[in-house]
Amino acid sequence: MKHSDPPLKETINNTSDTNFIRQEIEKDLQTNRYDSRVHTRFPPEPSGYLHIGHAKAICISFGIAEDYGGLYNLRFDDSNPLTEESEYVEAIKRDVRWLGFDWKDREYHASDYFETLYAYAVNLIEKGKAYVCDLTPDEMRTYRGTLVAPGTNSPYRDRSVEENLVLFQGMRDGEFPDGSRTLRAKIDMSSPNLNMRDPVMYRVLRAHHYRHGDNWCIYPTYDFTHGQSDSIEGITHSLCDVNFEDHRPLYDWFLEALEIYQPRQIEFARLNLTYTVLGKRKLRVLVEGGHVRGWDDPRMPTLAGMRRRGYTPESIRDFCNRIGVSKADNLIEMGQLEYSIRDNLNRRAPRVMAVLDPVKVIINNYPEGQVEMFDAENNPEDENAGTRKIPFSREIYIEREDFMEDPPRKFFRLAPGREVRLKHAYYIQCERVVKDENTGEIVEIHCTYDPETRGGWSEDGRRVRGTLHWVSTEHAVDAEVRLYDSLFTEREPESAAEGEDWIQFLNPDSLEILNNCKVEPSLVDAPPESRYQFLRMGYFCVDSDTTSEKLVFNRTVPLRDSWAKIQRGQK
RNA sequence: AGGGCGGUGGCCAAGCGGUAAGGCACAGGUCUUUGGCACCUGCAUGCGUAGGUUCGAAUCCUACCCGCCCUGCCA
Repeated sequence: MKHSDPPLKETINNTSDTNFIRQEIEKDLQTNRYDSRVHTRFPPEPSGYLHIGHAKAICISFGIAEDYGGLYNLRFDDSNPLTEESEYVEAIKRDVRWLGFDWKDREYHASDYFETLYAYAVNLIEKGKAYVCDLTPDEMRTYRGTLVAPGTNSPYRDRSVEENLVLFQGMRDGEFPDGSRTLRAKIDMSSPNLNMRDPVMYRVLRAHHYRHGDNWCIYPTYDFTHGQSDSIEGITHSLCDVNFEDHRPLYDWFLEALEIYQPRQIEFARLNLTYTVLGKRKLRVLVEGGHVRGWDDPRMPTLAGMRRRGYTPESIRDFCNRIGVSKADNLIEMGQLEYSIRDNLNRRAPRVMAVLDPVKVIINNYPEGQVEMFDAENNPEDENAGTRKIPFSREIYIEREDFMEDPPRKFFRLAPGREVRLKHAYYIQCERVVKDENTGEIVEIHCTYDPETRGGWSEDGRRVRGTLHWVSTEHAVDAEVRLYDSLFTEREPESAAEGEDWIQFLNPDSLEILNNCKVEPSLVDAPPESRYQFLRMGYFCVDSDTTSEKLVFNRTVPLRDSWAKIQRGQK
């Protein structure tokens, strides 16, 4: 029988083509419910920076629109002037663009619909479906009832249409103090769904809106803004997180009462990640409490932080595709994210040599003053990546952890009498070590090299188990390297036991700064955000703190380390 | 406790009455001038629990258990 090649394995590594939202959309497409259109939107409130959870939402909404040949809008949900700022609008646009999505000219602001929304409100008043209420916030809470007890009708519920019209106009005209009156939808105070117990549509609030200044002193609530904004923009599928499931009946009620075009809201589970917190309020606490350096601190799960850390937009989109979409609560392991960034960087990051914790190696039989230039491949995963020259000389630095005086089993690196390969250079053998008289710390390792192994090969078939990275001392460039560990020590910091504060689970060792690192000279002018693989050490990204005086790198993620695993097993 | 939504291997997630996809993680192994990458192998007689319907159930029915969300004039 003829030998045949193994069958090609179909590698489908995501489930984005089969999630329940897509199934619903396909049904709508088949029944022609929305005229065969698919039009989605991503509606952030400009009150903070986008995080990886938003990336999931963006990938779902925009990704679906792209895949079905539809359109997607970027809409700022800015109906609360108290929390919103232009700075955030710009940051959000930067991050969405960075992720690789282009909303073209479809940038909208819910606040631009304020006039229309006001007219909608008047329309509901005229239909007898909305009324001005004078209850105070406390009273309103009491009248609302509880989860198990029905509410009570407001004493202002039966005001006449005429009176409501006059009062609502008065609200807009600034005749009433903040918080003194609201416009409410007249629905059902005994509904088991609390959102339907005459929800507030408008509040009196004298606050400066970042976009409309002091033009308004009444502002519509989320519930009276969102569905109508979707309707106005011709959205077909309004995708949001499960938090809004209970709001869907209200979303539908307003659109039906208004008798305007009605999109469909579909909810999915929001993302949770181990060893971090997601959610704007909490991230804000970290920033304002000084627990991190800012929204773009490389430890933050914000897109700005991840960008600075060295994450690529491709890796984030890959991650979002891999985790799938469902309605079940989830807690995705960091390892999943790390897999996506390693996979992406493996293919695109140029390899360079950098010694983070240097110890000097002197090659005694190498001619003093001699310098050789070796060719080093830039990326074994990319044949088009080419090569670069790296200088070699009599004195080099190697990683301190790559030498052990008394090596355990399976240690393949340098040790007394042992021979190892210096990547791209020569085989060297350790002859002796010099220690500091006082501390006992190794300060020099003396070796000899084999001139017959130039480039790292030998003709005699001799095998060496270890290959070390190195940097020539006289050519080395100094650098600062920042290593990151998880922001929290708990897998699920937000599930802090009662009475405990999640902030106490912050990892005191989430940042480690290495000041004495030596990198190969090709990196002198590496620009911020450029990414590299430091051979055998991990993926690193030039930080924006870099100056012409000092290079600063962030470790994006370490390489997988099976030696560390062996060591753990030996203990 | 009223309502809503969920419960498939350590973490995600397909499955839509015909006999448990895939990914991450993990464990072995091959290869290797990165202890990286790649490649190979293994990893749920089981789908919250208990009954029932059926030739056949993760999929249908009944009851129960567990988890999350909802009592802002936030979104």
